[in-house]
Amino acid sequence: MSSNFIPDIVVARLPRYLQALYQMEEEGKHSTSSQELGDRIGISAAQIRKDLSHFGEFGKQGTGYAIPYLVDQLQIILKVKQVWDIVVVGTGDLGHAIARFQGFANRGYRVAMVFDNDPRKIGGKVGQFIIQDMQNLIPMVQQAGIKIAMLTVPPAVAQSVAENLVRAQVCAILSYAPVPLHLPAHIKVEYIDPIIQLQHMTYYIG
Amino acid sequence: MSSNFIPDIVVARLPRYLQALYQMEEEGKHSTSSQELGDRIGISAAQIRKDLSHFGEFGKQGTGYAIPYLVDQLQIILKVKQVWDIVVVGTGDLGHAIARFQGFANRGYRVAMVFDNDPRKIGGKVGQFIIQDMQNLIPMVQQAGIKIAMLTVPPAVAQSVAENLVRAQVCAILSYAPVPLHLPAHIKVEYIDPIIQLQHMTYYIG
DNA sequence: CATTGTGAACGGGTTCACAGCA
DNA sequence: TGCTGTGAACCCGTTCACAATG
Repeated sequence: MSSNFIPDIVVARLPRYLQALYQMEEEGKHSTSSQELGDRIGISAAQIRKDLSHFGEFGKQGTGYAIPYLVDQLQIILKVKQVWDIVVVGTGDLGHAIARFQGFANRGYRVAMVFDNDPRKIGGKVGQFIIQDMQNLIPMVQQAGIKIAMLTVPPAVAQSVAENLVRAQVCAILSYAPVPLHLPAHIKVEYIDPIIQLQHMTYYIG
Repeated sequence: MSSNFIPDIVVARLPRYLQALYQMEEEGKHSTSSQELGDRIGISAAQIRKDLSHFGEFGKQGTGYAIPYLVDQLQIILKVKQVWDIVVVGTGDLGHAIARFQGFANRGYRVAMVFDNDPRKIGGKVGQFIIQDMQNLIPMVQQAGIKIAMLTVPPAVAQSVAENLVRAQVCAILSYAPVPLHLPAHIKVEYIDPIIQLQHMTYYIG
């Protein structure tokens, strides 16, 4: 039963389901059950069935889920049957790693442009990309219609760069800068910060 | 009022509070309120007060919180007044970026060792570290008493490398490999996977 | 008077348990 | 028989609202 509003926390779990299903496909499996899938990612079977039920009925009683079909449906739900262009801003070590990362292929994304503001870097290459001047970010990103950005600039400039991305019509930002961004409510922002996660874990050590 | 069990989700927010407080310190601020702190990170003031109340009474009515004191208390709670050694396993682009990352300083962590299994890399340097042979991982990590690992190896070997880390007495693993790890319950595992987060965001785009 | 700490009320996500179906 | 989809029960985290206090 697909209803109107779906809790964000449910949406957040779908990519994990998809990730585990990709893994099963690579292992040559053709079907699975909520139980098996749940064991793999440490989530209860009931949780998975309930989550999926928000979007439709994808399984068969007694049989479970056909993996290719469920993968397909999740790809549609998450809008990753298309390929999204990504702009990477900041070409430090992390920006390099992202620009050269091979794992976006077949997952719905591809890096399309890379920017930096360092004159010594602009015009140089990172992976297959020529580093563009950040001064041209707004027109170039807007022109290209890029909707997703990954941010690997120093924390001191993260907010202002993010604001420029918003001006360029980007609507989702994945930020590696360890500062909270303040942007219009319709912009989706997520953070990757290893220190936050390490501190979370060390609470439990010792 | 500090009680025995504290919800994991509360613990997970503490590093974000600490992060925002560091930022305030850099701005020269000496005190703050639950309201101001909450505005900064997008959390309600009541939530912050309730979270902190699990661990003690750190504020003053009418005044708010003294930033240096609250920082100090959070550092104690999260056990980051000490410096934790980290072992990095895998020296691809991402391993490089982590090994050279300057942001661990003053946050409670420091990279102490770097491993890879590629003979062409072993003995070479990444940042200031000599790349060690993964065959020696268990004795060396155990000998050094390292409790925290960051994992940047290919997904196909992530599970077996993680098991070796557990054998080496590591008890917290921050994995960048896009596969769920199956380890003993007492091991803390967290994941960083940009694809998961991108897919979460693209659900809402369009 | 601003702001904390907190019991109580609330709300929503998770689990339960079972009907239904292959 | 095995497993899904789902309403209902449950549980737990969040918000509310206010007494307490510098």
